[in-house]
Parts: sequence; structure tokens; C-alpha cells
Amino acid sequence: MSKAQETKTRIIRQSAELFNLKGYAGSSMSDIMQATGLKKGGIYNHFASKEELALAAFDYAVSLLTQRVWSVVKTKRNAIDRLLALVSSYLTYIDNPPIVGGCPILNTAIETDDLDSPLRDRALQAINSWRDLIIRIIEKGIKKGEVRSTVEPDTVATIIICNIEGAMMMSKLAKNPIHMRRAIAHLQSYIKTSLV
Amino acid sequence: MSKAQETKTRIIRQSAELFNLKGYAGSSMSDIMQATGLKKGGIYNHFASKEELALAAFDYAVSLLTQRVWSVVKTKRNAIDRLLALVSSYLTYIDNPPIVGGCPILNTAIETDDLDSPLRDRALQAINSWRDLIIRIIEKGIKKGEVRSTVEPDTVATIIICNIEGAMMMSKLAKNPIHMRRAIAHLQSYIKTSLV
DNA sequence: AATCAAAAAGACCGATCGGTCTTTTTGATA
DNA sequence: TATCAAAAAGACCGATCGGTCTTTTTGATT
Repeated sequence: MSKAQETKTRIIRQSAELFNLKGYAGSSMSDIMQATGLKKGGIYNHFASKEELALAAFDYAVSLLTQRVWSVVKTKRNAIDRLLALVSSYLTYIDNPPIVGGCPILNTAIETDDLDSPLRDRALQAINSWRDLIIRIIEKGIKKGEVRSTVEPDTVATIIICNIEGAMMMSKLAKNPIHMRRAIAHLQSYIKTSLV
Repeated sequence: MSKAQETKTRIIRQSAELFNLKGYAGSSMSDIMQATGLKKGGIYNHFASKEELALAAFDYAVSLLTQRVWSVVKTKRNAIDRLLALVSSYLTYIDNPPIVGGCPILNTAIETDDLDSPLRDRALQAINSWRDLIIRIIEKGIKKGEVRSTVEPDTVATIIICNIEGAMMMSKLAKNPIHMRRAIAHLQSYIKTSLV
């Protein structure tokens, strides 16, 4: 990777942390200059606007989540095991997060959901990718007889995601991982008793 | 109520909507001037700073939530009925919200959870009041034999709140009340089967 | 109706906002 | 190692930020 490319990815990595901690409106270009150690010219040489940088940073942050989830899901072959692994992977999120500042999807969704912005579109896209992952796992599980055929994949996806995201908010606000642990325990029992 | 008091409460009401729609960092004093039809002097005559106004606006927004929830909970005497009523009250939240822009607790929690600010303290306080309400309902239910004595009130509170808040995020982002409906249906079955 | 404190308007403040443009520096290529 | 396009620095821009202060207007009290 060329020196310039290294600089660009470093800007993305460091501004992704900033945006995830302080939000899009809460992070100024001055903040980003300070975080990267670059001046305006150095940043705007790689990105046309703050928004373009925010989009690149969001995509990068989501890729960190995706990597972590997929790295544990792919080790399982059974649908139930896959869902349990997916859910359990968030046990480590509070104390050892893939990116500081909480879930970038949740953060971006809350900040942009009443706007009409590219950032909002990306957040929706990210949620839908997550839903699709869960839905595909369940559909395959139904075909293979591992999951009851009466289970609605779409409904299960909603329940899993909203428990994890809601627990993320509660544990971050209370500075206590107990809420995330409770939500995960709840989902584990839900998966074991409602899907088979 | 004097004319001045009416003006002050009008500022609070209108800025509460603004803050809940665009966030604290995303709402400028100019926005508030436009929303209220007042100039700077008229606003700063009632509030010392933007933050002081934001705190008053947050308290007001939370009072709207509290009123709605309590108005349905207080009509029931049985613990299970109270919890079912509480949960079901969020069915109307998406299409007929007590305040536009989603849940002010969720919005404020996400915006401030990595900061050290009075606004963050208020959000935590609001979540804890909500948890306390649920916990007290369950504790009384256990005493009266309406709820199994092995049920952990704290855990149930976490599960109810994180389902509702997570579903709020999903339904607002997808512009589809289906996620809230699914979460509520899930909680209803959870309450009926796990608590009795 | 006159009074006068309080409410609101409006001019004004320095700082910072996102962004542009010119100049200097750097690093890949010949 | 000389070259030169690209990367970064740094000065600069108008607009807007949150907030202050003086002046004008308003409305409750006498």
C-alpha cells in the first residue's frame, strides 16, 4: 500500500472512532485534524467533504462489526449453534469492543433517523444486512430440519437485533455490562426454546 | 399562568421537539429561535444557556412518556395486567407518539453516553425511574402471589426496556411499525409464560 | 391611566464552523 | 539523482456558532 493510501485509511480509522464517540454533528473537522495530526489540506486532499469522510468511516466501522460476528458464526454448521454464537459474540462487546463508542449502526440510526441523508441510508442498509444474515441462517436451518418450520425468520431477526441494540444502549448508559449479559441470556433461552 | 410563564413553557415544548428530532448538537439556537418565533433576547431571558434549556426540554419530554405509560398502567390492579398494559402502550408510539422524533431517553442516551454531562445524568436517571417502576410492579406481584417468586424483577426490567428501545430504533429507521409490533408480541408472550 | 420591572428585540461579540486555494514538501518514477 | 505529480501545510473565506448587552416594548400593579 502506497504512503498516500496508508494515510487515507488512517484518517478513516481515526475519524471512525471520533464519529462513533461524539456523533456526526458532534465531531468537527478540527477534532478530526487533532485526531489524525493532519491539517485541513491533508484531509481534504483525500475526501471532498466531511460527509464523504463520515460515510467512509461508517462503512469501515460496520466492517469491524461484520468481521467479528462472521468470525464466530462461520465456525458453526448448525443453525441453532450459529445463532447462539452470533448472540454470544456480543458478550465481549462492552469490555472489548471492535470499536469504541458503542454500536455504530445504533449510533448512526438514532442520529439520522429523522433526517433524509446518505448516512441514514447506510445505517438502514447495515441493519438490513444484519437481518438478512439471521434470516438466511434460519431459512437454511428450516430446510435442514434444525429449526421448526413454523418459525418466522423475519420475526426472530427483529427480536435478536432489538434485544442486542437495546441492551447496548442500557449497558453503555449504566456503564454496566449486566444488561447486555441479561439480554444475551434471554436470547439464548429464546433461541433454544422457541426455534426447535 | 402569567404571560411570561406561558412563553417559557412554550419555549420548552417547542425546543423539546427540536432536540428530540435533531439532537442536542444538531439543534442550534437559531433553530430554536425559528421554532419559537422569538429572538435571542427572548430566549436567554428565560434560560441561562443552551444546555439549561436542553435539560428543561428533556425533563418535559420524559414527563410526556411517563404520563402516557402511567395512564394505562394505573387502570390495572394485577401485576401481570400492569406489565402487559405497560408494554402494549408502545403499540401506539410509532403512529401516534407522545413526542415526535422517537424516544427522548434513547436519543439522549445515545448522544451523550460517551460524554460526562448533566444531560447524560438525566438520561440515566430516566432509565432508572423506568426500571424502578417495572421492578416495583413485579415485587408487589410476587408478594401478592401473582408472579412466581423465582422471577428476578431486575432482569425482567432489562428485557422489557431493551426490547422496546431496540424496536423503537428499528421501526424508526425502517419507517415500519412492524418491528415494534413484533417486540411487543414477544414481550407479551414472555410476560405470560415466564412470570407466572 | 401612570408606573416600572420584566420581557423581548436587535445589534454585536469572539470563536469556530466546513470548505477553498495557494504554496511548500514529499515520495514514486524515469 | 533529477523530475514532477501528488500529498500536505497553512493562510484565508463567508457563514454560523453560543452568548452578551443595550434598547425598546409589554403587561401586571398602583
